Amino acid sequence: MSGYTVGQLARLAGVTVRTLHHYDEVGLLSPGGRTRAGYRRYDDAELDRLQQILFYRELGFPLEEIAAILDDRSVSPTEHLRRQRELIGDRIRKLEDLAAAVERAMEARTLGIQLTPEEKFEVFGKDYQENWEDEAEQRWGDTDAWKQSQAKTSTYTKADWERIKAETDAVNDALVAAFTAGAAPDSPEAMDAAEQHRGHIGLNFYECAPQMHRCLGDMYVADERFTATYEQLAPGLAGWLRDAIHANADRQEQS
Amino acid sequence: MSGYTVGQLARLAGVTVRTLHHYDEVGLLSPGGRTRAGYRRYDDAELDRLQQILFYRELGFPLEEIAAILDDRSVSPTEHLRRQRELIGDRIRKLEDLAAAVERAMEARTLGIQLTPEEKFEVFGKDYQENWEDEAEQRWGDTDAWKQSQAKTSTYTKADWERIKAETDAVNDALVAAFTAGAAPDSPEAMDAAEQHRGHIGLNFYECAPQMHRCLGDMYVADERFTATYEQLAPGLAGWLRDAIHANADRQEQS
DNA sequence: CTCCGGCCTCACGTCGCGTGAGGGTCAAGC
DNA sequence: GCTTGACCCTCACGCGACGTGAGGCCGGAG
Repeated sequence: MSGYTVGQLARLAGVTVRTLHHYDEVGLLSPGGRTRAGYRRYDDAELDRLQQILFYRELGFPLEEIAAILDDRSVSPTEHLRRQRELIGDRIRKLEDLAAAVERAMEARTLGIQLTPEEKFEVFGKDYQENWEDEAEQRWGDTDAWKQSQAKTSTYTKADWERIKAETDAVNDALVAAFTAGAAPDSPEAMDAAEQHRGHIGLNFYECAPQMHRCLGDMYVADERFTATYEQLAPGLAGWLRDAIHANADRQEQS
Repeated sequence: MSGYTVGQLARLAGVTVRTLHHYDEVGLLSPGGRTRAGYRRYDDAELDRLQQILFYRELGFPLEEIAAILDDRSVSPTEHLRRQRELIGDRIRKLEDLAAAVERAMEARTLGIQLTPEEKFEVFGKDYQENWEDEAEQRWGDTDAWKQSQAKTSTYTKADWERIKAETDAVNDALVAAFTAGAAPDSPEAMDAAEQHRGHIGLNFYECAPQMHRCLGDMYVADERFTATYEQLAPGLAGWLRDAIHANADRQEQS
């Protein structure tokens, strides 16, 4: 029968032996039994329980409360999982608010605006999940403002469009050719194709220094929408292109 | 000249008086001065510092480390904000991993599948906050943005992508809302939405300075593959977004 | 039979405060 | 001028969730 010693379980779960001892002491997680020598023996049930414990701990619950939650027999395991998901969602939402506050702070900083003391701290004030409903109302309330659409046309004409499309296709063809030929991302052909790509952008859209080109390359693998377009041309192309762009950027900067 | 007593500052920041006393004791946040009677007097500088402290504390940093971080004069306030955003992103990512693990557990449960012990705990293994100094050095020591992005995106999981997709949707919703409401590209709403878009990229992919953002905006109208995604959301959105991005970039640089 | 790694039980230390105890301060109202 | 009540001060001990040894007992490999 599978059983674990403290050390084994600790390693598995990424906690210390002392932590397991502590959980035993406070009755949060007692071993299923002991060997004659007094060694703690944990088995699968305890392993599962420990997993649950760590979930709730990660979410900041005190051990005593965790014990209460887990020992509540009226809550099914599935229900636990649902709860955990919700709690994680709450926590993420709070962090996103924090991120938004940081964003505001940056904005205020670059604009030289002074935030009021209240504004500076309001994000810390919201305790856990108090006003979910108010927030939702506020968020959806704005929806009323969705009224009419009025399109502003792009500054590009259809002719420009056609030309750019043709050029883009040509550049992409070159990329695909080099890629499918098995050229390494740091091979001359790959770097040349990347440079062509850079030139295409610089010619048609905006100045694209190697450094900026790198960012673009990263975005091709990082932003799924863009990744998709390249992966459609050839599976693996997005990552390869990024590497090629980087190699080329390095080369360009060597001078 | 505005000054706060402990109680006032405590109420503002949503912490207890004792906490402020403690921060004074350990030298993390000392009042600007004292009254004759020995009352602590805090002013705006301390208020700002407290805000920073709470940010880092929220992210789980020990007080001593927070002091070290904040007292590092080689880090500009703007840099702090960037770091904080990074850290929040990390934290969110970790929680998403947790959520994914919960998801897997639910799935396994309904399917009656047994997960291996390793699978059960692997999500707890990554000590996201492990070693600030080393990581910070690795992450920010090299100013090249691409290394960040590479390190960041290579660790993305499916859950991350789901989150990013959700975030992207939210950002796009905001854009569509402003656009269909008839807001001009250089209206505050449009620029705010554009800034949100920029923040989204910065949080998830790589640092996206206004100049870089301009490039992206141009590409949205210039490259049909990317244009399509926006035109699908609302006809005319791509061009409008480009203009909004430019207007916002101009605004951001005005300082 | 002896190592060496792992296990055991105390038991004290740490971090970030909470929670009084005992006492001074200050603006308001009687 | 005096009281009242809210607020401030400084100790100082307590607590949760472990960390960190100290000192000693298994158990399998050589």
